[in-house]
Amino acid sequence: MVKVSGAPEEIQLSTGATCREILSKALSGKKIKEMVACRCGDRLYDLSSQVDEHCEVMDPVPLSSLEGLKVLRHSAAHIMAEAVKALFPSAKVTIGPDIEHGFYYDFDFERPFTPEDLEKIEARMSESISKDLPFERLVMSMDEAKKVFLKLNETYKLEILDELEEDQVSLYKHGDFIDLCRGPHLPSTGYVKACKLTSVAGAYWRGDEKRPMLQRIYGTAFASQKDLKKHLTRLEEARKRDHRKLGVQLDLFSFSEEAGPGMPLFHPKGALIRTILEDFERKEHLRRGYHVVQGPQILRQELWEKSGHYDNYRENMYFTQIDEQVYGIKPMNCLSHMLIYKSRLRSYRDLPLRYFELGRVHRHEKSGVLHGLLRVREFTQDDAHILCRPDQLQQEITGVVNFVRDVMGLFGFEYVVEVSTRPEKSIGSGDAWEKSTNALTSALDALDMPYGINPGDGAFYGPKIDIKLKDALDRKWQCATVQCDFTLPERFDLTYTGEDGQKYRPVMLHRVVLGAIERFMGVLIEHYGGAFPTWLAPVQARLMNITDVQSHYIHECADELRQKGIRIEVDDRNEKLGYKVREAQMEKIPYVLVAGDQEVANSGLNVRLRGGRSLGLMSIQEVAEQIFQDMDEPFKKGGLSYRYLY
RNA sequence: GCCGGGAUAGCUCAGAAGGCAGAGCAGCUGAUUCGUAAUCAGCAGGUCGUGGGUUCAACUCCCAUUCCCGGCUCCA
Repeated sequence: MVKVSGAPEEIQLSTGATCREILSKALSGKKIKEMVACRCGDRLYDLSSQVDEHCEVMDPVPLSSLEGLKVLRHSAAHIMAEAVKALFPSAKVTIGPDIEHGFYYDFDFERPFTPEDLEKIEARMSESISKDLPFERLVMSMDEAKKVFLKLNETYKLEILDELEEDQVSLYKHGDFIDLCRGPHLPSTGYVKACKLTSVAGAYWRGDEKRPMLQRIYGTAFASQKDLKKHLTRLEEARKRDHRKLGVQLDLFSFSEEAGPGMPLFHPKGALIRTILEDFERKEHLRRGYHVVQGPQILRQELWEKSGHYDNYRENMYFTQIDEQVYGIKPMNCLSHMLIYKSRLRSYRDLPLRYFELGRVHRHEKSGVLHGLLRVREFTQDDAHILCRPDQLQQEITGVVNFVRDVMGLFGFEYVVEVSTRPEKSIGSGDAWEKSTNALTSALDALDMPYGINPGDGAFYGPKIDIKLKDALDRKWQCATVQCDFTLPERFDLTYTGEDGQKYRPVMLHRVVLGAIERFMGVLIEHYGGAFPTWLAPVQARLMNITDVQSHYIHECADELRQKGIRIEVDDRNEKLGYKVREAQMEKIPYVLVAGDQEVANSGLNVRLRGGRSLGLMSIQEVAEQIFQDMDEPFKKGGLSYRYLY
């Protein structure tokens, strides 16, 4: 007997019955047409598959569900591969999964695919779709499958088969195209109502730099043209939030070919935003028991050799030589912090020591990875190293995670938390790894923060928690991170004297909260679409007159507000009010303050909020209070408190 | 670093069989003194990313190179 979710009665399961047959007993014909697959337990089946006799509950997967959409996209990848093979028979197929917003398929082909090729492929796909070809699942032995792909000369598929351990594998066929695949697939190609190929890109086979570079064709597919259109519109909207675009529009920062790639130049408004962020951070760190420290920008090469950076990180470092002495420009801040620790004897009573530095680092990132402010070669980390006793580790991690959570809440970020565990190439005892990994996960558990595990993705010196934020186009960027380190305290022979007078080794945590100020600003710009909250907005209010008559008055008002610490600009140009308001709106300034004859007569200002809402006439004092209240608002929720005033 | 695609005025973008380089916005000047998303007119603005080559002639064709964009790999 099998229960179909959403159907009233259990259904007799006869041997060999297909999912479709079961569904047809439980659902109406119209309903069945909406279904593209079936879930039994944690496995997905094609509608044409035979139901596993152990299956108790069967969940039909509708096309409208996320899972259904994934099935559709994966099928679209097959349709694309079919089209490519039809048009370019010498291309070899590799893999083609569905991804977050579509799908891709990697091919090995002797020449690059051009945009014109994509058009042809798309047209050939439409043909296949309009024929509504059924997807057939073929189950065969490993040997049979190998014969099939040997005959087709699909060497990559043979390589995949060699690595599989199953006795039987499944192949999927639609039209003349056959592919090794776990499935499931749509009943037929006609379910793909909207499909678009978006780009071609190089991708290493198996993601390995040393293996051949394949050509990846990206595409997206939907069950209706409407959905596709919606997706494309959303994409267009997201592109408008791109921090690189907003950076120019709002005059926040720029890059110069002359200065060098990945070297950001912060213009007055961008620099002011980061000044506020940094000021907030310094104060918040002091409040949480950190010490602000500062180390040199360049340190002797020998020190980098001692720390292991020279062996493990040299390729990413800049060096400079003066008087026969080679110096490494710091890519990380930990060395100085260790030297500060070592500058005197430490007692168990001194710990934990939390050294905080807004440390500017240089890393020679590969040229192809630079990306606006999100990946640069010079950046400032809100870095800290916590040196503590092993018994304090758990508590310190909790403190950091709590800190991160408070700060992310302040900005209203949604984030992904990942715990990375011991990699193959690593140092330290199994016991130490286990203890510190547990310390990381239990801190997250205690704070009720859900997280995923990245097995084997930890640093070679210890496990870590990564907190990732998404940009406008849903790409994930690592910002906050907490990393355990057993190695550096040892390499630098850091010790503290215990209660018993013996020497002990402290444990070290590397951690950042915002990560890199540059990257964080990039993500922040996209998060707010350039409309910064009042506490961060470089210009909080713009004052404007209606005619020259009020010019003197608005300058007086501006002085008064500026004295109170509000960041204000005056627009007294001889332009129509609508023109000036429009500009202020486009610059995303939170407040527009207008003075005409009426306001002068009442010694007040007319207040307009970003977005158009009007608060009417207010006195200067009321305006200031309104702005302060607005500045304080985001901090109230998290129990924090901060104001940047000048 | 690798694969592919780009680079035309400060910005957004047209255009060009190899034959004097175009618009809107921004800028400047003048007029207009205006009530919550664009007042009008005029002016100026370019070695067509950079360096070589082919040619009577190159922004256009060829080679090299820099930077940018989308991915891969790597990472805050």
